[in-house]
Formats: sequence, structure tokens, C-alpha cells
Amino acid sequence: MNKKMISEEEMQIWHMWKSSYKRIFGRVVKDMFEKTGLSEGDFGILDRLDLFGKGKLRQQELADSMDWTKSRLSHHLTRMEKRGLVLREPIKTERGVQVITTSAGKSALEDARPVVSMAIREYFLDLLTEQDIESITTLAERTKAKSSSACNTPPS
Amino acid sequence: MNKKMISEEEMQIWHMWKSSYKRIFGRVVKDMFEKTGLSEGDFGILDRLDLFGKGKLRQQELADSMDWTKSRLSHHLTRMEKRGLVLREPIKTERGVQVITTSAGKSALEDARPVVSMAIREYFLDLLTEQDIESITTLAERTKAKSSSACNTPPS
DNA sequence: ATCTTTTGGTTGACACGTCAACCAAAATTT
DNA sequence: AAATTTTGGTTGACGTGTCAACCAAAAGAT
Repeated sequence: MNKKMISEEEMQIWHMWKSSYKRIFGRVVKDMFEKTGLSEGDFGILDRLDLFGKGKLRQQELADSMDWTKSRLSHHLTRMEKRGLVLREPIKTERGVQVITTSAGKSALEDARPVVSMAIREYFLDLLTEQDIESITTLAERTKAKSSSACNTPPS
Repeated sequence: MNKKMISEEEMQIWHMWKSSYKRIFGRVVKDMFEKTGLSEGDFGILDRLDLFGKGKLRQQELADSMDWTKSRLSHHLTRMEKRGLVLREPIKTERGVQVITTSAGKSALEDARPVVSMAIREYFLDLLTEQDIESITTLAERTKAKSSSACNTPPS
């Protein structure tokens, strides 16, 4: 319960962290977009359709795997459908919609994979020391932990 | 010039890094928005108007200090003006526009400062080890450096 | 003095996200 | 069986960002 405002230096850490992220992430995304026409969302969707579903997946499944709301995914798919990357098809046997990668979608994904890979290496991995990697890994644990421990009201 | 695709583990580092950022940043921004009604952009603008300009600044100056395009700032100010947080006023002596914090803007800023401070501490600083801080600091240097050294074509 | 470029700013179109409202088909309750 | 809740998905409004086109005032060039 530390009520003191954070210091100038602490604020600097925050700013450095934010701007590093934005620079690196921006470079990767921009590279991918310029070279393949895919956004991060597009890539994530096509990637999961390929890996988890061999080209098709139920919409809700897809949303869960990306940690997206159904609304967000619905909007995004509408745009991707318009561009011919995926199509939606009602499921006969049960409720729900199948999302299917088109051939254009498949080839866009195949084009993008190496580009993304190279960009992540160049703009991110190449900048990291062993220590950085350790930091990233452990911080990720700690952030995940934080989600489940917002215990103002302890479990009954 | 490493042409090999990155490994599964390397991709994991990337994903961990992204999701840590998104979680932490999301928490801070959400907290601020829920408690004060200000977005990150709003806060940045009001903060700079206060620190650099004692309540007023030329639009382009402001844009530069935030590393925003003039277009982005123009759009954002239009929205903030509608909400009564700032106002724009042509400069008589020279070309350009003064951005001025309204009293509503000032008080929103004063309300937000401690909230932001606390959120950054709780969701970010409290999670960091000394090592993490060192990593963040040095990585920031390295990312900044990378910007100026995209030398496929060396300077003439 | 006129022509050109730079500077400061706006605007419209569109991608991306969130939120809340809505809808219909299951699945459960009662 | 009828009423209720949950689930899967869409939609519209609006905040946020980018890009390109536009505009006018200022500064420089010829």
C-alpha cells in the first residue's frame, strides 16, 4: 500500500519500456504489412486456422485461442472476408460458423511466415542478451500470476 | 544475414514479450480510464501542456514532443475539444495554433496523476527485479540505436 | 515581383478495438 | 411443455490511428 507518487526515474523506466515496445513491435508489423499486406490480426487468424484447424475452425474456438472477443473477431472476419482471405460457412450439424482459409489466404500466410520470422529476428531477437531473455520469461510469469491474484476479496 | 526461420522457442519469447506488454499496459490504461475518464493520449497531451507550456503550447510543438503526426494530433484534439478538455486558438503574432488546457482539463490532469502513478507502480514497477530494470534500460538504448543504423545505403 | 517550396494544420476514408444492444438457436429449469 | 438461461454470433456507434489529399500562410529562389 505505498501511496507515494512514483519518482521521475521510475517514470522514465515506464517510458523506456513503452517506447521500446512500440518501436520494435511497430517495425515488425510494418515490415510484414509492407511485404505481404497482412496485419498482425490477419496473420494471427490465418496462423491459427492453419495450425489448430488445418484451414478451418469454429469462430468461437478461434476467438478463444486468440484471446479476442467474439465482437472483435466478427468485425475482423468481415473485413478479411471482403478481401478474400477467409470465408464463413454455417455448420450444418450444430450451431455456429466455420471459418475457412481460402487459397488466397493460404498463400498469403505462406508468404508471410518467413517475413515475420526475419523481422522478429532482426528487430527483436538480435537485440536481446541472455539476461534480457531471462527477464522476459520471468516477467511473463509474474504478469500472468498477477491476473489471478487480485484478491481484495479472498475466495470464500 | 541469417536466413533460417526462427525456432519455436524464439517465437515463444516474442509471444511472451508481447503479451506481458499488452497485459500490463492494458491494466494501467484501463485503470486510468475507469477512474478518471482519460485515455493515454489525453493524459499525454494534458501532461505536456502542463509541463512544457504551463497550460499552452503550439500544436506542432506538442506533436513533436509526443512523437505524433500532425494529423493524429489534429484528430485527437478535435475530440478533446468536444469534451471540453482543451481549446484551440489561432496565434496572432505568427502562423499556427495554440493549444490551451481548460480548467476542466487541468483538474482532470490533477485527478489522473496519482491514479497513473499508482497503476504504474502496482501493475509494472512492483513486478520488476533489479535485473529487469537493467534489461529495460539497456534494451531501450539498443532499440534507439537501431533506428539510426538502417544503413543499407551508407551516407554519401 | 513572381514562382516555388516548406511549414502548420485540416479533412475524409478506412483499418482496428471496445462496448452495449440485439437476435436466434441450444440447453436447462421448473 | 413452457419459461429461462446460456451460447454463438452480428451490428452500430464511437474512440483511436494511418495515409493521402488538400489548403493557406511564410520563406526562399530567380
